[in-house]
Amino acid sequence: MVKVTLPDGTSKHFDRPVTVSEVAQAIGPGLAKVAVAGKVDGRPVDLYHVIDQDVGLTLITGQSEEGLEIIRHSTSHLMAQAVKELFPGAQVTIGPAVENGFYYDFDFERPFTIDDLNSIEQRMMEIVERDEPIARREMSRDEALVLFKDMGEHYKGEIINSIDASQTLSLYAQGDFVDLCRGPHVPRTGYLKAFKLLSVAGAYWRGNAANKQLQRIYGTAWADMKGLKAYLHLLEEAEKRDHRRLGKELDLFSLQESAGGGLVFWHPHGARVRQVIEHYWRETHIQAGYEFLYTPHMANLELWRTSGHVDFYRDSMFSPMHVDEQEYQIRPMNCPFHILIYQSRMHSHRDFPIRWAELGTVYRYEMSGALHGLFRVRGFTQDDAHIFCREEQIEDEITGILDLTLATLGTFGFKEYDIFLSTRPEKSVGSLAIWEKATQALINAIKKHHLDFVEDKGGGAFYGPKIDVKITDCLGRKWQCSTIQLDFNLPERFDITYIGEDGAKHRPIMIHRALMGSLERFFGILLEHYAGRFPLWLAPVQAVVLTITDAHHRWATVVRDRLRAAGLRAEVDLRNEKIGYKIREHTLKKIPWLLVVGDREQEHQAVSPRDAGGKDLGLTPLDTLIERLVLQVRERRV
RNA sequence: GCCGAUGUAGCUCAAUCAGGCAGAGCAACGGAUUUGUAAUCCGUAGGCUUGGGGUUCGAUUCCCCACAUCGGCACCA
Repeated sequence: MVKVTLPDGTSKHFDRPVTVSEVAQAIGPGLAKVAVAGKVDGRPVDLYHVIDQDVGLTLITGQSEEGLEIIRHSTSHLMAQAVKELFPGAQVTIGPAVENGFYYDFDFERPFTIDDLNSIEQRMMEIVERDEPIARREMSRDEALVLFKDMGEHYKGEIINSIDASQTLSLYAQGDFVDLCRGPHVPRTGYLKAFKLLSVAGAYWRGNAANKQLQRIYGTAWADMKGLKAYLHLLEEAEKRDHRRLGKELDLFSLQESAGGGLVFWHPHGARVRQVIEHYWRETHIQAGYEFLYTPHMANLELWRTSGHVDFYRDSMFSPMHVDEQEYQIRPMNCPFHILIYQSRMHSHRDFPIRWAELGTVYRYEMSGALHGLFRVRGFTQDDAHIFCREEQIEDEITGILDLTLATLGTFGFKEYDIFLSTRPEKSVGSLAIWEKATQALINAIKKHHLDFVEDKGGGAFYGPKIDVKITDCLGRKWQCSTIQLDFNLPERFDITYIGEDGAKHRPIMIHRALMGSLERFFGILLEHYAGRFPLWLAPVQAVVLTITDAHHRWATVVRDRLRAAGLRAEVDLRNEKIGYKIREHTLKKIPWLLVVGDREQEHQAVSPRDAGGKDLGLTPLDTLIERLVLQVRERRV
């Protein structure tokens, strides 16, 4: 007698050992049809798994994340089988499920081409047609080693040798294809219905650049065609809101081949958005008690020796340049400069906290393959600040920074955060006591905001603990922008001090922090988040006045001037074109407000506004509209 | 940096496979049209085919190098 308890608390009784699949069948044929695997007492198993004692069982279907992961993993095996059938010389390595899909790495004598991808996909479908069973088999290490060696699969042997000896090895076979795998898998290839191969790329064996580069094929897989289609649609949507594409379409910025990679050119409209962001930044920082600095973009290399960057940051710095008999370094960071200003005079404990902010442009050497639009560049501007304070002030300062961070991110429309706290790594500077005290201060500050956080134990930099804040954009993607970093190292290296109440010299605490991180990157994130449709307060052009005929030029120009006088960014389109043409053009440019002006409007000192949603609001007095827009801008409505 | 792909007019793309005067749409410019909520018509101009080298009678096309971009990997205090 076998008793199987289901998640809802009910149980099924069988008078003989049963497979997971049979239990599913007993619950209902509908469930049996969609189940891809099961979980016996929390352990994932195949549908073929035999239950011979009392257990708890959960059936996994393609509807759940777990089920999808199994489908994706099985699809990666399906792909490997297809590759082996088509290219017997290819060696298989690893092929896991990843977010939204899977990949499999192969060692093959030549790179796979797009045509190969097509034929592999074709062959995958054939194997699905064959509906081959996928069978699990357990095996001893030695047997498995011999088996894979005979098959010429050397990477598998390497994997087996790296697996803990106490573990039983399981193999999955479908047709002639055998793979070392923990499983579980769907029971037959016929279960895999919705997949598509997406791309091929090089990837290092075991993720190590010193190892051989393999051929990685990426694909996506879903429980059904509906899921696949929805995902492919999402990919298209993401492509449409790609900031590189929008940057060009909306004429916001460019990267210039003749200037070199990773260097950003802000065009007038992009620059306007940036100015609005910077203006907001200045305003909030004044309110938060910051003062502003401007410092140079380069300095004597000796400074970077003192700071230690030459030792531990060299790989990210551009080569120094020779000036007179000296070497100069373009700056990868702003902090040493702020320290120099600190050092320019004596400081008392009464000066603290000192909060110095700078929109500091820095240049970092990024490897050519790492460059990516505005997200990864070689020159960028940080909304940087450094706080000098005493130990007792850390908690208040961090609290204040978190206030400012959340207010800033929220204003730009990001309301979902993930907070990470990184603590002391093995190799670190500063006393254990200060680390402990500071870390606790960070935790307290986070708790004051009633926020959850993930602790990355030992994940901090050697010179201090830190808090990172990740935001989630409207496509659910996460971006790290804000970082608050304590530094016990630089004050030491530069030997900066303050005079305490006791009249003696003490070492101040230094906090680095950036809220948006890099303005370039943040702008790119905003652009994708809003798909180029900036909220009114950020939009480079907030309204365009459109005339019906030449007869309305005068009133249209007055309207534009009145809008401008009210502080709005307005343009006028006097071209001799049909109104539909003008509407289309400015709609494509994602202008939030289009103000149509014809006889009626001119007569009534009015406009006919069309909002960002394409809605025609009808004849509206100009004053009413201006009031409305000004309010929206003032509130920074998103 | 590594693997692969790509680079043609301001933009989006043809022509490249198989070497033989480089094309289209949009944008720009000129003209006509004076128009009411997502494209009015006609015309004109626009190119060192990313840069450098090579093969060839002849190179956008084939080969080599560089640069940039794209997809990944690695990197990313």
